[in-house]
Formats: sequence, structure tokens, C-alpha cells
Amino acid sequence: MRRKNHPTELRAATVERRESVLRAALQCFTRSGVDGTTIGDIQKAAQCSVGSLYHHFGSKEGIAEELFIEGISRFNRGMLRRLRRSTGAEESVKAVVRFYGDWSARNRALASYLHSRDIDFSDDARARLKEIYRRYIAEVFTWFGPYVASGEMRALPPDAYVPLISGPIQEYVRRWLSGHYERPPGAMKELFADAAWKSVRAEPN
Amino acid sequence: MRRKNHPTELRAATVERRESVLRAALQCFTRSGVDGTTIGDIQKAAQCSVGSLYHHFGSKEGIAEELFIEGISRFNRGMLRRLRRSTGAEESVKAVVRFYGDWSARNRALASYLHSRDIDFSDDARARLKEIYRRYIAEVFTWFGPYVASGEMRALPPDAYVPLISGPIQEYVRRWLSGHYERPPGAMKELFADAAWKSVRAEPN
DNA sequence: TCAGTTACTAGAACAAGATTCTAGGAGTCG
DNA sequence: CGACTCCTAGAATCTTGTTCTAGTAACTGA
Repeated sequence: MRRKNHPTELRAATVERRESVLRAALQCFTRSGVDGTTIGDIQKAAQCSVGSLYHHFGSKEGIAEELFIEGISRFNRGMLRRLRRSTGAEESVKAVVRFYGDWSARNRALASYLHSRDIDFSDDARARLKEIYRRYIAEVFTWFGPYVASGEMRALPPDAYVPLISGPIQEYVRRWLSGHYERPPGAMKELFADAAWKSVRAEPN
Repeated sequence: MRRKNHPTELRAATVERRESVLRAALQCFTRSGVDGTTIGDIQKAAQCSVGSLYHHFGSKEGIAEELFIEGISRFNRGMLRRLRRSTGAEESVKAVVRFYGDWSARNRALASYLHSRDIDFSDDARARLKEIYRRYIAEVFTWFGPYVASGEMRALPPDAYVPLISGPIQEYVRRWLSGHYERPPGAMKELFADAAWKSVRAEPN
């Protein structure tokens, strides 16, 4: 009497379980690295059976892939939300940089995990990731397109924008996450935001 | 009568074997990913026994770490060589970007491997890497220091230079290696070299 | 040249841990 | 209720990383 269950919908308990497994997996991966964690570790942390793990994810690799894809998706959604709250070319470009830094600092464990992998994944997972990225980038370009058209931003090969805008903050965050740099991204993001804007704004020389 | 063998020196055959193992490992890793390759795969590809592998490297992880460290070292040496052939601030900054792109295109498999890991390594390997990076960065800063002192380049927090200069080309290469972008780095490097120079040269606003 | 010593190699034995399989619960729909 | 699907358990299995013992080859110093 509570709710209809279309066959495509997952049961609430299922969603719950999957999430608890991914949470547990992230904890384990953060503590011991992906190779260092065993199925048993995840199983104990998530308080479920081996069978359950394999029913939902198929393999240890499957858990790692799902966590990765879920993480990327969350990041992308957040970025698009932030972007849509921005107005104007300069503010939008800078918003991308700032969001990257803020999100990474707020979700340190997940950010660290997202930086570590994506190679070693199955072809299927790689294809899914590529599709997710394609959709995301299409939305981002739709957002910035008008600014290029209006001449506020330089017209460049499409593949140049992401590296120019996000490259520096991304590299900074990567090194910060792996312990090379001390100061958190928040302390540096304005510097990188300015640089990003400088590199894509329209301007003679 | 041929040569003296100080105890610290390795025999020629040993060097040979180690190199052949690392070569074989890179091939295997490239084809199947690190997790996907077994000790047996490497052993067959390098045409040696399991015992030999463990004698030289201690573990599968040890092979992966050694390959990584060796690769980073090669890259660093090449970069410093290139840098020392450059003259002036602008040329030097641009040389860094160009070398990054050129080297990655020339050593695609190795570059791809170097982008994939460094997490999941032993504490010891991480410490060695940190030390290698420290030394490398010290040399690079020694090179650029005078240009900052003379006012040709902006004075910034030290941790900002690498991300600003290398971040964009690095991000481009990463995506190119994982198949998101089509055009090889060589086609884009001048664009990124210009951007790098713009972001660190001294200049009012 | 030869005993002593060290560096290296082989491959069988072992252990850890990833995956599979069978036997059920527990909701859900007709 | 009875058929059906989704999900969970945990023992059994199989893969694969690692260890161990017994060597062989190369070098050293006398």
C-alpha cells in the first residue's frame, strides 16, 4: 500500500545498501589504498555479506568504478549549479576555478580518490565516463558559447579551454592532496582564477 | 682481467635483466593495466623466472614503483637539460611547456603510466619520490630565481609557479592520453606556452 | 688454479584473497 | 495464496602474489 515499484526503480533498501557500500569503500580506499583493501574489509565496514557485494557490483573493480563515476557525477552537478548562478564571462570563468578548489577542499577524500584512478578500469566503465564527460562538457560549452560569440572571450580550439581554465587549480589541488603543498586550495584560488581569466579573455596580445 | 667489481656496482647482466623486466612490465601495464597484469605475465614477457623477479624487485608493487621512479627521473633529467639550453625568462618558461608536450608525445606509454599512479605506493617509495621531486624543483627554482629577482617574472607564492606554467599542458596531455582529445600535444603546445608566459611574466594588470 | 663467497635464477609449495555457487529469505504482483 | 523477482548468506573454489629451498654462474683472493 505504500508505493508502486516500477521494475526499473530500485527498492529503497537497495539504494540504501549500495550507498552504504560505496561509503564504506571510500573509507577503506582512503585508509589503505585500493589495492590495500580487501573485499573482506569493505564487507565488514559495510556490514553486509560477500554475496551482497557481488550481487550489486559484480567485482571489487566494479565497486571502485561505481564510486568513481558517482563522484564525478556529483562534482559535475555541483559545477553546473554554480555556473548557472554566475553572470558574465569573467565571473563564470572564475566561478569554475573557485568551485574546483572549494569542492576539493570540502570533499577531500573523494577528491583524492578521483585524482588517483580511471586507468585500470574496464572498457565499459571507460565508455560510461567518456559519455558523462561528453554531456557535461556540452553543457559547459553551451554556457560559455555566447561569450565567445560576443567577443568577450577568445576563440580557441575547443580542447584548449578546459586545460587553460582548470589546469592550474587542478594541478595545485593534485599536489596539495598528495601532500606536496601545504596551503589549502582556498588560499590560492583567487590567484588561479585571475590567471584563468587572463588566459581566455579577449585582448590584443 | 676485464674489470674490477666494486661491491656497490651492479653486474652488467643484472642491469640488463632489471631493464628488461621494467620494459616488459611497462608493456604489460599499458596493455592490461597494472591490476590486470599478473606476475606471470611480466615473467613471461621478460623471459625470466618468478624467483628472479622477486630477487630484483621484492614484489609486484616494487616493480611498479621502480618503473615509476625511473620514469620520473628520466623526465626530470630531460627537462633540466632542455632548460639549461634556454636563455632568458620567456624562452625558459616556454621551454618547460614545450618539453612537457614533446616528451609526452615521444614517450606515450611511459607518460601514460606516470599519469596513472603514485597513490597505492609504499611509504618508502613515496618518500623517495618526494625527495626526487624536492631536488628537481630546487634546481628548477635555482634556474628561474634570477628572473624573479630581476623583475622579469612576477613574485608569487612558490607553490604557484608549477601549476601556472605546467598545469594547462599537463591537463591537456592527460586528456589526450586517455583518449578524450584528438590532436597531439605538439599541435597545441605553443598556445599553452604563450598562456604560461602571460601568467608569470611581470606586467601591470 | 682453486676454495670461498656473493649474486643471481628456478620453480615448487604456500597463503591470501577475489570470485562463484547454491540455498535460501523477503518483498511484490496477480 | 502461489509464483516470481530481488536480494543476502557464507561455504567452496580458483587465481595469483609471495616465500622458500636448492641450486648455478660469476667473481675474489691466495
